[in-house]
Amino acid sequence: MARTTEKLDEKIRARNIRIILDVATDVFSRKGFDGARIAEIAELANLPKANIYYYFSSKEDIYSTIITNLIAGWDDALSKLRVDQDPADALRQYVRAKLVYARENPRESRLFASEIIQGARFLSKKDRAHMRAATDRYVAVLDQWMQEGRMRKIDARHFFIMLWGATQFYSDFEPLACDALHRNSLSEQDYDSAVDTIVSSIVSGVIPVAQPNR
Amino acid sequence: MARTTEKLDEKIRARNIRIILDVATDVFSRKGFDGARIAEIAELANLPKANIYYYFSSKEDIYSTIITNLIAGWDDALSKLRVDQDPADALRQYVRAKLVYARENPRESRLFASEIIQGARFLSKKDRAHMRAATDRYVAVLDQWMQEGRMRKIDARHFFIMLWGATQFYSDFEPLACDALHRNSLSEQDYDSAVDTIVSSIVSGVIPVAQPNR
DNA sequence: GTCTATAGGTAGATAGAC
DNA sequence: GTCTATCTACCTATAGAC
Repeated sequence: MARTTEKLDEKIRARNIRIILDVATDVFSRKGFDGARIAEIAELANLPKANIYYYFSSKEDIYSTIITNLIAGWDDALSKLRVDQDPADALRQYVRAKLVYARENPRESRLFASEIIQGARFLSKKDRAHMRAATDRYVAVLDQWMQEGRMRKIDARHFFIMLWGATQFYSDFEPLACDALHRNSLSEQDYDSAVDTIVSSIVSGVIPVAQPNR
Repeated sequence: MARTTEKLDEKIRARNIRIILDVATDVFSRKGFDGARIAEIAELANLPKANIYYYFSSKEDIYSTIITNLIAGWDDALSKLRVDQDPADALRQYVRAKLVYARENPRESRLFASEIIQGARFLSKKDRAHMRAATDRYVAVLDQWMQEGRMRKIDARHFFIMLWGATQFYSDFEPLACDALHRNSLSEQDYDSAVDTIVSSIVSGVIPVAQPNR
C-alpha cells in the first residue's frame, strides 16, 4: 500500500516538475528572468502559485535548473567534429545540427540568449567552464585541419563565433529573419536554404576566383 | 525675462530627457522591458521617480522612443553598399561598419536584441517596414553583382542574416565571445580580428581549392 | 518645473488548514 | 502532497503642495 502511494506521488511529482519547467521555459524566454512572473508560470501550469514553491525553492531555482538542463542538451545535439572527417562535410553537419537544434528548441535557445544578453548573471562557473572546454576541443580540430593544409588559416575561435551567430539568428531573432526573407514564419525549406547559404559561403567563398587569363 | 526662463527651461528639459533616455537604455538593455523598473531609471538619472513621468507618459513611452531613435541611428552608421563598388571591398566595409556600431553602441544593440527575442512587441510596423526596405535595397545590390558574375550565386537574404548574426554576436553575446576567445573583455584588436576572419571566410572560403593535378 | 506622499495593484514567498 | 489566505515589499502611475 505504502509502495503504491509512493509510486503515485513520484509520478505526480515528476509530472508536475516537468510541466513547471516546460511552461517556465516559455515564460522566461518571453520575459527574461526579471520580467517573468511566478503567477504566470503557475497559471500556465494549471497549478496554484504556492504549489510552485513546493517543488522549487525560488524563482532562481527554476531558472537555474532550466539553464543547466539545456546546456547538457547541447552536447548530445551537436554532432562532434572529428579530425578524420572531411572538413567541408563536417562543417555542413555542424551547421545543420545547430540549426536543427535551434528550430526544435526555440524557447530554450531564446531563454539562453536572453540570459547572456542580460549579463550571464545566472550562468554558473561550472557551466561556463564546460562550454569553454567544448569550444577548445572544436578549435583544436580546426587547427589540426589547418596544419594539414585541409583548411585555410583563419582564426578558429572567431570562425566559430561566426557560425554560432549565423545559426542562432534564425531562432533568437526569428521576427527579423522572417522580415528579411519576406515570410510570416520559417519553414523547413527556409532552414535548408540557410544551411546551404551558410555552408557554401564559408566553404567556397562568395567571390569568384579571378580568371587565369589576366 | 520670459525668454531667458524659457531658454533655461528648454535646456533643463532637453538635458533631463537626454539623461533619462541614456540611463533607460542601460536599464532596458540589462533587464528587458518587463524586468526594467522606473525606480531604477530614476535613481540612475538622479531624479525623483515622479519626474520621469513629467517627461514621459509611461514606461512604454520611454522604451518606444529609444527603439525608434536607435533604428534611425543605423541608417547613418551603416555604410551603403553601392553597385559600382568592388564586392569584396564593399563587404569588408559593411562588416566593419556593423562591428564598429556594435562596439560603440552595445547597450542599444542589446536593447534591440532583447526586444526581438521577447517577440518584437513594441517594434512599430513603420520601423519594421523601414528595416525591410533597407534589406531589400542591400539584396538588390548583391543580386546585381551576381548577375554580372562578380559574385557567386547564393541567397542574398540568408547571406545578410549570416552577416548580421556574425557581427551582432560580439556585442549582444559578449560574455560568450569573451569565453570563446579566452578574454576578460574584447579589445579593438579582437574586433579587427573578427572583421578579418568573417571577411576572409566569406570572400575566399575556408576550404582550399583542389589542386589541378588530380 | 520639481518633488513628497500616496493610491491601487501585484510581486515573491510563506503559514497553516486540509 | 495540496492549496487558501496572507505577509511584506515593491511596482506603475498620479495628486497636489511648493
